[in-house]
Amino acid sequence: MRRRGGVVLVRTHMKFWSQTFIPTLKETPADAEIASHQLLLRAGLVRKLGGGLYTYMPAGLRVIQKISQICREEMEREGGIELALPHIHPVGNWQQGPRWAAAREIMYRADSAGDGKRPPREPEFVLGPTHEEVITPLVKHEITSYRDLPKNFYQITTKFRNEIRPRFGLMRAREFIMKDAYSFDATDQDAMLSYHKMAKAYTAFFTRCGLKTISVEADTGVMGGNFSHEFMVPAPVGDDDVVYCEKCGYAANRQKATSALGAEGIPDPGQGKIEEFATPGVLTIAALEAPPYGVAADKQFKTLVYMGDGRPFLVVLRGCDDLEEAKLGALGFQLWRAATPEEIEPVMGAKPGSLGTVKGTIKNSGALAGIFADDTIRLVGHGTTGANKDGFHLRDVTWRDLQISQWGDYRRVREGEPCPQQTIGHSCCGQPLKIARAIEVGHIFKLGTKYSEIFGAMFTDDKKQSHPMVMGCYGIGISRTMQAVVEQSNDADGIIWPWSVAPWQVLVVNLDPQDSAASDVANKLAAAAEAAGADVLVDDRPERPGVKFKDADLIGLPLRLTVGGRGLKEGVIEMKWRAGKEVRKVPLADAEREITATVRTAAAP
RNA sequence: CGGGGUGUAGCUUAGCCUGGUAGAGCGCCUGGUUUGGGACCAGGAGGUCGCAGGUUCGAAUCCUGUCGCCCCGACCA
Repeated sequence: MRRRGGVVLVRTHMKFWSQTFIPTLKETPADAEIASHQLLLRAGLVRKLGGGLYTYMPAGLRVIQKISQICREEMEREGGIELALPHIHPVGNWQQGPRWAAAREIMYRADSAGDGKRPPREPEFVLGPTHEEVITPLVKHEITSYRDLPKNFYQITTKFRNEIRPRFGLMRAREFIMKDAYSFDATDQDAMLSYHKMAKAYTAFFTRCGLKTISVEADTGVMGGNFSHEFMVPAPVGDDDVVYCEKCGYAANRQKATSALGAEGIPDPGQGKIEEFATPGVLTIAALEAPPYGVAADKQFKTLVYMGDGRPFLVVLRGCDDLEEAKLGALGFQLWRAATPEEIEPVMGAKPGSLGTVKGTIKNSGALAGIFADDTIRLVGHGTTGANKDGFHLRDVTWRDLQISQWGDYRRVREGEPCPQQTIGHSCCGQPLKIARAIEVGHIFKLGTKYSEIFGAMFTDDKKQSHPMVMGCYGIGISRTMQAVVEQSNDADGIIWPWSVAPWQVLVVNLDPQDSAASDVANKLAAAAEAAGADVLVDDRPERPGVKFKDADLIGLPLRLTVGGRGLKEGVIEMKWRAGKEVRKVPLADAEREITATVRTAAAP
């Protein structure tokens, strides 16, 4: 019994409010700050156990199940094959994989809690934060021939991540529900096809959930891989920044975004005269901007010291720019972090505040793993930088005077910079870029052969040659999607569920549940709505009308039917959309037919 | 992990500065009156003031430590 628009979980039976459990709250819980988090709690959809740990209450679980089912349908449509991988992983799988060092910190150990006497050892088991390290060995054993490719396996399961900072309810949780999929292809071309199929499935999925998303170029992060796109829901409470161009459609995650700033046509400044001058107590860009020095931030070379896999390296930016740390991922280090003053001084010869990379001034440049200069420092021309001598700077320095091992893009893009998009006939689009906050609800990666090579997931082609499979991986935050829908669809009174993911689609408010005539009408209308294909909740609680209407608005079911003594005297019931204002009186005689037609129309895609 | 906040009844909170019997609203229980947008009256139950030390005749209040939670940042679906 498939239905269009919505999905079928199990054969539906109308639910009576008094016989399920929807604990609504009149007041806003103190530890929820954003609208969606407050509404999830107030509407009785979730309850908190601890930071980033939530119970899905009966109504919330129904939403999760509906979103999951829509996801399942769209995955199957694009060839996905559902399975379920273990949550507990032998740590060896991760140690063998490419990102144990970087990922272990966010992973929960899952071995015995111990006898309390011995100190903790290395874990034997970990809880799965994602599953590349498990699916790839599985496929290695099970698939060996090109005849069995391509394959795309997916699952919808709980993931465990020791988030540095859980926040906003389900938005970033320690335990959350995710759909993850892994594609295996014989060729790069086929892998691109798999990638595009997933992009298509994602677009269809989010559209069906009633979410407006945009897809943006993204950083591949700890995942590695060739390239990736994120699916973002624009929202002020999101914790990602999307950089986009209104003219050409360029859109990228801030970690990945670039601009055309300093891209071309900058004259060679030649070498500077380089004069040392005293700057006692000047430790910041701002202090050097101030009188008596008056050096504008964009005329300063800023030198940052980082540690990459235990060795120091330098990044050179304009004084006015910020480093985009994620871009350091391109440098090839497994782990990197800002260096401490104690680590800096022996290498540079000075404390932070007087650092620079002018040739010959670095005390121990042999210790450095590299000096990485951002392309835009060419814009400085003749500028100022630290002398690697506490309390001294150098002026009239150009990039030609600096020691540099590699150029690249390391800076954070700012709003208003020119769009970098390449278009035919023009070197770049050039329109001012905009930046907006967004919630990341999905992410697709083309992984390449990184995992298949490490785990030996090989196949034999039709010429008896052995090759690593080309992989892709694809995630959707199911529980996060639920909250994103609420965040995007609510008003002062409560949630406004889209038809497709509403826990129930029709709410029959029986204002006089003690009255058998009213109850008969209410139950008949509910049965009609259900027969037409809706999930129906009947509010049969012995509450005052005000309470029932307030709760109805709060839990936000799309269509409300009201049955009460006042209407019945006139011979009418009332029909109202949660999203609208109009209350329509429907004569009793027409009610069942009207409801059937209305539900069928709403359920159509 | 760095910065900022906060912890008093199931929920929202007052009291803390200036130490002296812990208060309110919502919710809950009993009875009554109400009955189309979070009713009203009367009565009632419910708190070792996050925890542990300390100062003091006396600590929710002052001090120290610790834990939880919330927000900003780096990271993620």
